[in-house]
Amino acid sequence: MAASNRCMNTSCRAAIPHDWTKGWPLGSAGYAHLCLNCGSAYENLVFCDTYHLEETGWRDCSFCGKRIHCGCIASKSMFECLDYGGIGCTSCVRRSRLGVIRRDEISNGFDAVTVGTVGFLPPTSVEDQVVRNGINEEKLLQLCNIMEANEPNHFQQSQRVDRSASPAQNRGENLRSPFGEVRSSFLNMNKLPVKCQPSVGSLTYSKLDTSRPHLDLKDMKESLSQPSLNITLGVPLGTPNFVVPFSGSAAEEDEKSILPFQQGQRSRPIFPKLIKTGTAVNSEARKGMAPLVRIARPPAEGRGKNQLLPRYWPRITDQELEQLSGDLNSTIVPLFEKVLSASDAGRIGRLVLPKACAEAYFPPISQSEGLPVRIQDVKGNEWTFQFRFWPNNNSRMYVLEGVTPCIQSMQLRAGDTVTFSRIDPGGQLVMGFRKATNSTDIQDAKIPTLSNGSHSGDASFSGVFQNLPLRAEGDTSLRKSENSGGRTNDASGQQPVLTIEKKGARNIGSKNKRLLMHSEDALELRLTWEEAQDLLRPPPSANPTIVTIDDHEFEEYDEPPVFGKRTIFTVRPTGEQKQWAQCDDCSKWRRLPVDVLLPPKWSCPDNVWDLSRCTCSAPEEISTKEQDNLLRASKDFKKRKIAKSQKSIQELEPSGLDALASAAVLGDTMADLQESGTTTRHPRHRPGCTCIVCIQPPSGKGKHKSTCTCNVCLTVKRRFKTLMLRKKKRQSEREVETLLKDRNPQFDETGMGGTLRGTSLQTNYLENEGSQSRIKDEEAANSSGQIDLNCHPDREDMELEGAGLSMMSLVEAASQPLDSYSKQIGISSVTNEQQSSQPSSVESERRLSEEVCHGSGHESTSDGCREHHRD
DNA sequence: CAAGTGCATGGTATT
DNA sequence: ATACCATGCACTTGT
Repeated sequence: MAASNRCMNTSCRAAIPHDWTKGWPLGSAGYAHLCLNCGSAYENLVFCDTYHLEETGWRDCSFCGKRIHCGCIASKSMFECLDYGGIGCTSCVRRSRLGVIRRDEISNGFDAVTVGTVGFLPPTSVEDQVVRNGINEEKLLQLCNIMEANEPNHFQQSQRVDRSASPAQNRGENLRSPFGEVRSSFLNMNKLPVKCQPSVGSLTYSKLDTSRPHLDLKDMKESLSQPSLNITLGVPLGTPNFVVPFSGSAAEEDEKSILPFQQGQRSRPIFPKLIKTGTAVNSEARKGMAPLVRIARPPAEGRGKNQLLPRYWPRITDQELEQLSGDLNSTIVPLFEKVLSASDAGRIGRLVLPKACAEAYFPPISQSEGLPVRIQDVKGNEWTFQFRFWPNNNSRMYVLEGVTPCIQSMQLRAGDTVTFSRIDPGGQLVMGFRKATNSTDIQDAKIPTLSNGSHSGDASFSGVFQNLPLRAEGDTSLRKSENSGGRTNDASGQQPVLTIEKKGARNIGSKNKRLLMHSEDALELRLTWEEAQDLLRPPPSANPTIVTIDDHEFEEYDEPPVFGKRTIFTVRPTGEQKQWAQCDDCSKWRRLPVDVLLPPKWSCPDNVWDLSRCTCSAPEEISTKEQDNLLRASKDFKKRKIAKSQKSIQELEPSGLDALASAAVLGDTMADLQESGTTTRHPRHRPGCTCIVCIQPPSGKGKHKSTCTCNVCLTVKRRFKTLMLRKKKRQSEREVETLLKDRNPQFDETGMGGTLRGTSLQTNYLENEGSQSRIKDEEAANSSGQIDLNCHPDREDMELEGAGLSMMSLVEAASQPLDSYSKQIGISSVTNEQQSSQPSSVESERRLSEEVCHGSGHESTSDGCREHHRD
């Protein structure tokens, strides 16, 4: 197993050499994911996150003194479980438990080697201490009593008991063991400590059952290699415990004739959290408490070869439980859940099922066509989906087809979660759902993830940014919203209360890292970014330094730009432009000169352009209706802008929406798409911009000297060097080519030569293709006296650093014919009449490209050229 | 032309 | 390195 994970405890970060799927062979402890360094148990952390326990922190392990950090220490769910007083880290606790196992099993004739597969940690004296502890013996007996009362002989019976038990009985059981429902959930596994009940955390040990047949080595290994037994995950004090016997799947019902222990052998020792719907009765007792979210390891049954990934572990609230089953005597077995992807929730009507889940909980299918499966929803509707698979990479990809009506009926969208449960007895599959909440984790929150579902439009950019949580919200809210999500969309048909927050941050799921963004969202986002660009203003205390480079003046500011107040521009039919701004205080619209840039805060008294309206008491110039028109006009303007941009994008980069979105998120400006023209005004850069203007130190007034080493000058020099060296390189290549041609006239006409040449030229072209446009741009910019400052100085060929050419000499050289320059810098071999007569390097580029195109018969090259020339 | 279907591909998580 | 799975895309079928 690779140590691929690190402890999430920031103070620890130790490698956790475990398998996240299978975890440690910690059947007893149930903490599949332990950091042996700090004792953090991640299954519990998940649980704690869900319960949002208020206290987290550090304690010292009573056994080893190691510092323990766990989010659920407040609940003492992990460590105050042995009544020893104090806290024990999971490592020690686990060791102590394993010690019991070892002892028990050895005493029962189990092969010590078998036990050794579990006891990966050597027993310590602590173990003996634990084993000798009378409390354990007592609890052992207690457990045994409970077990025997409910499942006198074997597991199968326990199942029946559980299923047939009246709610009252169940409650009684729960009451009898309020802090530690102990149930032998698996044949022979009752030899293991089966539960660490979080509320009080009493560790209880089962009594040895010598009357039962022993498992063979293989079975035992398999059993013990499973990470989780029936651990009740975080049931707070006073809440009913889950009853967790084994529950066979519908398919396995047929196997009841099999001896119980055989079934046990076949079973996998992760057990379903059979949840008596009777627990709903007890929900009264929780009035006033936040609803429970139960995270249960799903039943590992059926044909599933793989353990479910934690992200598919079902979380279920009591309300959902109540929803799922109206029959108090039935038992809900949460199987798994899945966050809907865009394609799941889309119109295709295919819901991709996690492979492990499909194989574990759905009927076996051998044909790709699969089988129809009937699944009930929370409203009681029964849906029939086609459960099938596609071959995929020597594997299978399972899908439920025809889910669209169901998804629509539940008003589900990408990011929402569907849960699959089973009602026992009967094995009826039930499909529940949970609407996405705004309590995305911080990772999600960092990215304005928009759903691209049908509702994408409602996730407006502003919504996203205004409402994105800047930090992860408390899990209390998570719990509440999750619950409310479940409730507001329940069978009552209540419309979900869509808060802005809800729109703003959809939980797309941890697996889905792709930026789901509808094209319009992307445009909206980009345009909004551009708008933001438009709002950038010089810093308030701006006193720009004017820097002149190549006859162009640049304003330099010491401070980064700030966002100015948003204004609206209107254009009258006469062509007259107006700018309107809204007063921060009275919200009245005031007309401003078109070229005015407002500071972030602006109110009527700042209206120096219209003294008759420089107070908030002054009436507005326009009526309410006109205001509406104003806003509408602004919207129209924006729409046109979007349309225009869309067109531009289609022309420029047909499939670049993702890049566009990314660029928008990252803040890349697309100067060529910007509505406003290019400008040399420096403040049109975002804060933190690392462009050459923004990073340069404030320099003196006036022109830069030729010896100036400021970033601007250095970059200009560097670019010039790059340009010249590229020319040199190209010319050398042409020279070689000419030489070859001269030596072998049929070179470009016959097989090998032609191929070679074609390849060479193609390579040459391709090599230069990317740079050509850039060079062209640069050259064009140079020729028109403009310098592109929006690039990072490091982007250019750094190997040219230190070439020792002065800027002035480069500028001079640039104005010379190329061959003169070449001679000057020592390129003596470049003697091409075309080159010498080239009026400009742009022309040189073009000719070179043409030559390449015509010289090579390669299709793609020609195409490339055509495209290039079209550009 | 739209919708449906089946497979392929590539990103990401897990081993 | 591998498996999973979200989604793209080509092809087929339906309207």
